[in-house]
Amino acid sequence: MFQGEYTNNMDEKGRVNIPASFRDVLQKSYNETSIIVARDPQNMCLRAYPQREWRRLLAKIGARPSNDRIVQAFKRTVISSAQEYSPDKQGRVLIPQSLRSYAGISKSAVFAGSVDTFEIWDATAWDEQLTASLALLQNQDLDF
Amino acid sequence: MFQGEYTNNMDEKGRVNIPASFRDVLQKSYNETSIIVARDPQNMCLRAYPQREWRRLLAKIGARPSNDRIVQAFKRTVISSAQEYSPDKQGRVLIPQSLRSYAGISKSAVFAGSVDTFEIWDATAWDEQLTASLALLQNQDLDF
DNA sequence: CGCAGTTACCCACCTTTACCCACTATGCGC
DNA sequence: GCGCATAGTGGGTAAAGGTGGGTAACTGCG
Repeated sequence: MFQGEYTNNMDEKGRVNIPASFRDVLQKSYNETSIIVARDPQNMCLRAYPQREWRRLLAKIGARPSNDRIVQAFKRTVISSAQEYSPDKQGRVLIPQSLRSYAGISKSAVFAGSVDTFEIWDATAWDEQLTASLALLQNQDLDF
Repeated sequence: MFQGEYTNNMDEKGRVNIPASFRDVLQKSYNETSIIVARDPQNMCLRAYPQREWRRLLAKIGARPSNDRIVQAFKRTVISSAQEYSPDKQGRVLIPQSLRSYAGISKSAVFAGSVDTFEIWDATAWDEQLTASLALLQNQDLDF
C-alpha cells in the first residue's frame, strides 16, 4: 500500500526518482516494476497506477456506455495521456512534456501515497492544495 | 492497444510522422503496416484504423438498413473520406488537403491513442477540447 | 506528346531518449 | 565517531525517433 509523502527533484532531462518505498511496494505487493502514469482529471496532478490497478480502472470504464459524455471526456483526458514507464537502473522515469506541463512540475516534485495509487504534484501546487484541504477540514465535525 | 499522446510536426509537403509506438502496436498486435484514415464525424479530428478495426466498422454499418438516414450520412462523411496510407521509410504519411483542412491541422499535430484506433488533432484544437473535457469532469462525482 | 505539379522514395542531419557509470548525501549499526 | 549500505543526483554516450530536403517517377492537363 502506497503511503507517505516524498519530495524529489526533477533534473534538466525531465527525469524524477520514484521514491524507493513506492518501488518496494510495487515490487512486493504487485510483483511489477513499471507503472502507468496519467492525468488526474480532478486535480492538477498526475496519478501513477500499478498495471493491475490500471486494468481495474479500464474495466470499470469499459462497463459503462461508451456514448456517455463523461466517459468520453474521461477517455480523452485520462486514457489518452496514459503511458507505461519502467524506471531506469537508478529508479527514475522520464515524464513527458505534456504531462509535466499539465501538473505544472518545474523542478521539485512531491510524491504522495494514495493507498493503491500515488500522486505526483509540483511542490508549490502541493503546498497550496494541502493548506486548502486543511482549511476545509478545520471546522468539520469528523467522526473518525 | 493504442495509448499515450504525442505531438509531431507536419512539414511543408503535408507529411506527418506516425509515432513509433503506434507503428509498433500496428505491427505487433495487428501484423499490418498501413492504416485507414478517415474523418471523425463527432469531433474535428481524424481517426486512424488498423484494417481489421476498419472492417469491423464496415460490418457494423452493413448490418443496418441502407436507407437509414443516419447510415447514409455516415457513409457520406466517413466512408467517402477514408483512404489507406502506408508510411514511408521514415514512418510518415501524407495527409491529403481535404482531411487536413477538416481537422484544421496547420503544423503541429497531436496523436492521441484511443485503445483500438487513434485520433489526429490540430494541436490548438486538441488543447481546447482537452480543457473543455477537464471542465466537464471537474465537478463530477466519479466513482472510478 | 510534352510540360507542370504532385507524390513517392531515398539520404542525411539533428534532437531526444535510453542506458550506463560515477558521485554525493543520508541513515543505521558497530 | 566511523564505515557501510541505500537513496538520490548529475552527466556521458550510443541508439532511436523525428525532421528537412533532393531527385526520380507518376499523373493530369494543355
